[in-house]
Amino acid sequence: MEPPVNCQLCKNHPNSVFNDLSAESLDKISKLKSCVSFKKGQTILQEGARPQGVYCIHKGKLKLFKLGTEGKEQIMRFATAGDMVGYRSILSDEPISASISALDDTYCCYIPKSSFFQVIQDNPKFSLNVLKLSCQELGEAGKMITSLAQKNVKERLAEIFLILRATFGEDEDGFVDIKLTREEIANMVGTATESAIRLISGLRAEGLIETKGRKVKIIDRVALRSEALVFE
Amino acid sequence: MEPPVNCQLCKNHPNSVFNDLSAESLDKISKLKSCVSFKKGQTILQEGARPQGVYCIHKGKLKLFKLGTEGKEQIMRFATAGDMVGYRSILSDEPISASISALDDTYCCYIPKSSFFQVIQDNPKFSLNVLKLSCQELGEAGKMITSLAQKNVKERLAEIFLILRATFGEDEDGFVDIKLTREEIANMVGTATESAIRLISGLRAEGLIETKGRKVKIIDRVALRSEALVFE
DNA sequence: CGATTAATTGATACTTCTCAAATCCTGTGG
DNA sequence: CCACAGGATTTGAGAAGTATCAATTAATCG
Repeated sequence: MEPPVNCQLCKNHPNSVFNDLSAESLDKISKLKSCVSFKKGQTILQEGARPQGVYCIHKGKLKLFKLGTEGKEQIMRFATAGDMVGYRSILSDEPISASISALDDTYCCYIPKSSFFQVIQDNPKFSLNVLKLSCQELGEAGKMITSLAQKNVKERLAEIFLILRATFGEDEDGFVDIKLTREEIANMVGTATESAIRLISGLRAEGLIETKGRKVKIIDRVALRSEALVFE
Repeated sequence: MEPPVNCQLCKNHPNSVFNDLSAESLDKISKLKSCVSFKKGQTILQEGARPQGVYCIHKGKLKLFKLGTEGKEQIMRFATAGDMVGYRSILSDEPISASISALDDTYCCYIPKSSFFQVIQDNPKFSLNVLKLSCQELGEAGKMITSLAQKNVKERLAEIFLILRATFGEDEDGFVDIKLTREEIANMVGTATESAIRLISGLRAEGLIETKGRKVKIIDRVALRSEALVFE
């Protein structure tokens, strides 16, 4: 499923940060962008690199992670169809703060830096949208910081399952529509793989979730929210 | 030390995000802004509120924190002269994600939301600066997440002292120019107050830092960086 | 269908938290 | 300026939470 040549025809368009662009600007982007595809597991960018453009995901899923002590991954967030990655580095003029790799076979549109800046300058509304996006992500990061600092591993694990469901939705069988290894789950939660496994078993035993290989189904959302100390 | 009536005369101007504004826009802001002062310890905004403008600090220090489980504070960051707070909420159109209180007697300029948006729209360069600022903060937040997830308490504590020195500088005696209670330090590091105290004693015993009441002096910066696992 | 990687479980060690008690310090009122 | 009350800091002991290492079983991919 290659992305269309023109961004106006893109099915992700309504959900993306590009949705307020004028037809004219979209045409401009369409002409300047290129398409790139990544195989499952492939690295798109390495932490510390200087990306020369932003990627807009057309199909597939990416994970963004930092390498911490002893090469352990800390997964910062995921990105899926319609999401844009790489913009933080470009706009702050800093090296990229997280590595990006593909969880699935993924197609992206690649918009070179110069075109991206041009569109920002020509479209105050788009500029404001990007600003809004980065501020929202800043809010999410803040929540993550508080969780890591104050919740225990089981609470964070429960929280992550809720976040995953909100991010990726459910498949036809009611499972959260993402496959992650236990290690990746641990790397989101910020714990050891074995600890994550034990606590997943715990949540399963309590009937809050069900698992089938690398798929997770949320059985008792209310109890899971309570376990995660989510009150909103 | 009240802020000047006109922003062009503000001593913080060169370091602030406003530094690229045209004289004309600065005049406009100067006319629309108002001055507010806060006593030490006073709360400026509460988490969940909807600020109606942004604050630019003229003098003093603020702390931004979220309340986690059982009312425990998680300090997200500090802000000092020249820094702007409240913009994240306004730009993302979300409730404010952290409470803000004054660590010192503080003077701020208050720029109403509408004026702030107007200046953003009139000044692409300023808009880009704000964008850059939020992306930089996003990078900082990412580092904090990795630290919390992967470093132990002693490593994070060492890191915090380095961050404090970089943020607040040193006074005439070489102490980091900020007074924080042990509890506040613990609330930055994400640990119990008693744990922070024990580890501070440890760093002191190892000769990496010196303390005098609520002031801290960094004695062996290199060793402290190594303790904090900071490599850059 | 192997070979390799992932998941699970157990045992143990280490880190961190909590509670309690003692001492110290700071800001305030006289 | 000094004494004092109340909060802050410090230390100890024990409990709880997590990590680590090792061994086994299960799942996945070519």
